Amino acid sequence: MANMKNITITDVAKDAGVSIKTVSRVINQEKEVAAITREKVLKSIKKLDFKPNKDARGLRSKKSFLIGIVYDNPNKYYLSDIQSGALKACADTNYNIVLQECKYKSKDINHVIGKFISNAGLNGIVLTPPLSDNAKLLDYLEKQNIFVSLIAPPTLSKFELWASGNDEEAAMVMTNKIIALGHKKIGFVYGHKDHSASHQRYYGFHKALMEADIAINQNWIFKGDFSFDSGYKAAQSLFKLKSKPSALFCSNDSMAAGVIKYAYQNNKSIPKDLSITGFDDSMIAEEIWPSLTTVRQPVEAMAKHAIECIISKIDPMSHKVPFSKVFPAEIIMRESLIKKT
Amino acid sequence: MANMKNITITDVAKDAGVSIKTVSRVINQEKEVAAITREKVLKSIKKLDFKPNKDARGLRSKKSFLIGIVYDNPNKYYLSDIQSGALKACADTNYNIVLQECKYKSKDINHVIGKFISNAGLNGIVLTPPLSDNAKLLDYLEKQNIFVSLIAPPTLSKFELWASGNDEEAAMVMTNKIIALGHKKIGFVYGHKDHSASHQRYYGFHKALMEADIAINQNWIFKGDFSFDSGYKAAQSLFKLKSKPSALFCSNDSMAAGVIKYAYQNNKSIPKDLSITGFDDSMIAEEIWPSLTTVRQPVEAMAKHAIECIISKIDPMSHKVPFSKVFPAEIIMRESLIKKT
DNA sequence: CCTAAAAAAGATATCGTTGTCATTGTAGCA
DNA sequence: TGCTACAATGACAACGATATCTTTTTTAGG
Repeated sequence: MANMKNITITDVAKDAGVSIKTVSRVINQEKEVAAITREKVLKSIKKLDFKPNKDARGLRSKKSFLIGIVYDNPNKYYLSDIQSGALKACADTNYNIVLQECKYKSKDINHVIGKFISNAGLNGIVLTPPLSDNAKLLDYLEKQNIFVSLIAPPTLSKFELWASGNDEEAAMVMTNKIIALGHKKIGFVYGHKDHSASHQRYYGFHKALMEADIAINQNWIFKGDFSFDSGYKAAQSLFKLKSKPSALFCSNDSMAAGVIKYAYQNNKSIPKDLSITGFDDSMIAEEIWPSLTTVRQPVEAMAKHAIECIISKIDPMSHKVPFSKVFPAEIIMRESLIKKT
Repeated sequence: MANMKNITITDVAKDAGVSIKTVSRVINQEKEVAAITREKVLKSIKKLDFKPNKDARGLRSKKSFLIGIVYDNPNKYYLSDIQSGALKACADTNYNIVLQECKYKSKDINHVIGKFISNAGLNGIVLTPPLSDNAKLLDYLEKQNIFVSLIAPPTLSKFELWASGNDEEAAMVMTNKIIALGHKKIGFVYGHKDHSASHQRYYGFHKALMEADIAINQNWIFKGDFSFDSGYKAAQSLFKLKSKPSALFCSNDSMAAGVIKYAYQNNKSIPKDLSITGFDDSMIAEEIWPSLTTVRQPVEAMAKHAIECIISKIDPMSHKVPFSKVFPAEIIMRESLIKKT
């Protein structure tokens, strides 16, 4: 690590023979600068390799150009997609992404997030599910001096910035596909009960069955929590039943993988003995055998939007973006769902 | 978003009836403050809900408390583990993690990273592979005013802060396990040739075979690039051969999954027809069937260390940590590797 | 009880920008 | 030419902390 004198706006001003304010105007792209002056200044900036001091800027202008993302114990693929979208939104801007992990059940969650905000000096914050659904936290943030954007917000939210999928709709469409393939005995593996998406997925499933006049068999509704293990356990229960479903809607891909593993270990054949669908289109959906028929939410695009609408709020000059947006899901047909034999 | 007046150190000083410098001393835990004064100040801080302004602090003290992590298109599990370790290192400190993605092949990589550093005002930066192996970038960073810590550094590195696994050693141990199970015909799927870890894994494999007096069959060495697809393609070639290996060392788990998928699709039985080993112990290793025998590197611990040694450099008062550290790998035995039949 | 040294607390300069307001320069027009 | 706008530029304060240096208070030792 080299140690060198910092080049400041004053050095640039001297070199270019203008006042510091003019240099400031150039780096902030204010328009009231003569073209020729701008050139001179830009040349000096380049020559001296001047980089504005972020802290001085932030101190005076109150803009930190930092946006936080808070998450709790997410699916790793999900998190990765979120980040990827967030970083895309920041590319070619001066904004940067700061991370924080936070257990959504923790008692002092407000304190943790409050400290995060002030410690990092955030101007905006994005909450991912299930944190975006935590009423206590949302109440707290509303009173803070920060822009909040929610990914998958609760149905009735006071916040204006958010990006949402449509889990119920997607689950319904998926279920209809299953029905269309001739299945009448259809099971369901529930997601974590604290995530509102879990319930929405179930509503969609339920609604599709109702509309098709298929009764729901409570023995085929299995508890789960989005984990691989909970899928494995669901399969354990399922294969013990005398009367089994011919298709199983799993509320995410990890649980579907768990079901498949149990099936193999017990000499069942997937999808011949049991068709399976997942949800999320995570990486494993394609890598596992049979590959999973699943629902893809444009998570990356959602995260990108969540960030973009914050930037657009902070910086009124920037490209305008609608405050909230619903992102339609897509069904990905693969090998794990076949016609009822 | 509420808009409220900011509480400053001056407000606290007034409330507590002391000078601003004394307040500063308290928040910085300097020791020359009488216990009774400290109490008074802390009370006022709490009462007013004062939070020090990060930018003002940074401007004066040159400390931003921000550490960047740069990565290129990593395995998503890997990235997630890295982050998780980094965040653990930051918990209970004032440091925060800022993210940046960056193609390691990009021409203007130095410029991109330089902008990242100054834009975010970083005090430290962690490079993950393969960026930690990019000579041009390393040369550039050496001249910058920032602490650099490398995860999986090149063998001869001028940097003093790093955390490294031992790929060669691990690959050797893994190969010995394969040999110990009676396999003599052992294939290898190479990783991306631009990653030094790929070569180290091969050296380890090679060395183990040499020591066991087993000749290497070049037909059984397959090109790969760490992607699922490249594993799939390797399997395509492998199963076309007249003389096939009985075990296959894959340089990572994704490629192993690709091999398995191809095998299933073509009615081969894994591990009966072909034993397989992976590398990384990513999430899929456990979720796939058969689950993968693989090598686990303590990635999270490595990332934690990489951050900790930066903090320890920036802040000489903090808990001391060795500058560099090698983290031993662990072989995880699962179902995909069995005795030669 | 006095003094020297050390501990505690304070006054003020300073970090590098941007905001505010004042000043200068220039073009257009009667 | 002289005047008005308005564009271009500049001088200087301000942001909210920490650093440096000074002053005051406390402690210890004789």
